[in-house]
Amino acid sequence: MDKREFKDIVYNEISRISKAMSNPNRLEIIDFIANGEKCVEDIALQTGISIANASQHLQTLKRERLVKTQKKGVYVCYSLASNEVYLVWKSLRDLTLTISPYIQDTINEIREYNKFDAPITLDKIKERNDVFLLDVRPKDEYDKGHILNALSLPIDELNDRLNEIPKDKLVIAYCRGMFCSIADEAVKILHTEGYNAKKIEESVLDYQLSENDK
Amino acid sequence: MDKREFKDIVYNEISRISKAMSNPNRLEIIDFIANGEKCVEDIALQTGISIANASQHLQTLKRERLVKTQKKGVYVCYSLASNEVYLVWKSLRDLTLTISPYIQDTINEIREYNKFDAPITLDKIKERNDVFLLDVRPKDEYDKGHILNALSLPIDELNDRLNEIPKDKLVIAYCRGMFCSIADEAVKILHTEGYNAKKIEESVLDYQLSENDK
DNA sequence: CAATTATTCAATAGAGTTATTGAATATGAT
DNA sequence: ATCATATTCAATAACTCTATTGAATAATTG
Repeated sequence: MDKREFKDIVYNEISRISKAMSNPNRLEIIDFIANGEKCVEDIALQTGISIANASQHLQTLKRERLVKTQKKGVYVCYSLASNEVYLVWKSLRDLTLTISPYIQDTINEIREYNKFDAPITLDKIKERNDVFLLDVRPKDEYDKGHILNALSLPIDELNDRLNEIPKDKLVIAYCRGMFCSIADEAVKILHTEGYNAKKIEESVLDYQLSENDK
Repeated sequence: MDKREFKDIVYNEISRISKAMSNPNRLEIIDFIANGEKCVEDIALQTGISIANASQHLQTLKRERLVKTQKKGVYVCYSLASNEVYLVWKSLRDLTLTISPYIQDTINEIREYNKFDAPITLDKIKERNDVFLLDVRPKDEYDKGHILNALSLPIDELNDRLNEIPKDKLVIAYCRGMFCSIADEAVKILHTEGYNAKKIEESVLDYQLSENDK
């Protein structure tokens, strides 16, 4: 095997992985199942595509070993094959946020339209002990992994369980990450109830991976 | 703009960047110009594709803002737009190395065939003071950035400048990274000349980015 | 200004990607 | 076993990507 053959194989193999990640639906699937394993129908519902189409995208991800499956009765549950998959997604996301004016404009537009506060970052609240962390995702996602000391309070139960939230603290809500709107909704509810509330944009995996670096 | 519209824009925008990086030739171009700006012809020669084809790939990268250009007389020099671009490439490369058996087999095969020693890592030689670091890339790439304390000794000049290398140290050669063979050739020459030599697989940007994290 | 060289543009054919449709398969419940 | 449900498979049409070709443009040299 000469140099050229070797390089052809190597760059081709890496591009296969990149191709598997270069479709908007598949990126959304990766971002979604990073919160815990999901069955095909859930994934189809979340991303707004047909089940057959979701299945097809999942096959593509599986063929390239980016996701793994676990059969649970009649359901097939898909989850990320490893944290490295999320790391690629994260670096891609962060790069796009810095180089695409269109994505920046879109995010600013939606923030202004909804009159959202600028989100706070996890780093800034770490040393403070006057904050109360809220995981507003569904309970099963919390169980698969959550930020240290966060309370699981799924958005659907928020109105009924407000008594669990201290009025004298800064309430910090988080959800599936920066493109998920659940924490925004939670903050909206909390504001109308008189709480001092903000969201962070980090997902659980963003948090766990930054903890790993230390 | 509703949630779905927002997500469609965001994931679509990120997939555009991913698409721009999901072609073997373009990945090789990114890996290559990470060592310093290069003109279209150099890039075509390095990757073994036609000039028109290289130009077309470079347009694609430029359209997505992954590379920047600088006109130098009749030449157009392309370089990476930012280190974040390299970070995506690096995470993609590292992921593929862990999940693709084919790429692992290919690398092992070429190592066995050439009877290469297992490469040493930069971390392991950092504290040692009995090593002598050699940058065997062309001089202009060394000038654009190199590993601290390395001597620039382009592979073409190696045979004529052996007197600059101390016989009593472990000689460590590096080149453009793990898919580049220049350091392998250098080690081969050094072995026949009686030196104790090894290569490291890190590129200059791998080194600089790992230094940044500290 | 004409010639030379580096790069880009435009058109195109062949290959690959994607959403849709409806059928096929597989699991668990009745 | 039969039925309902979850998932996958297969075929397809519309669309996109890529390498090639040769022409066009732009900067430099004689």
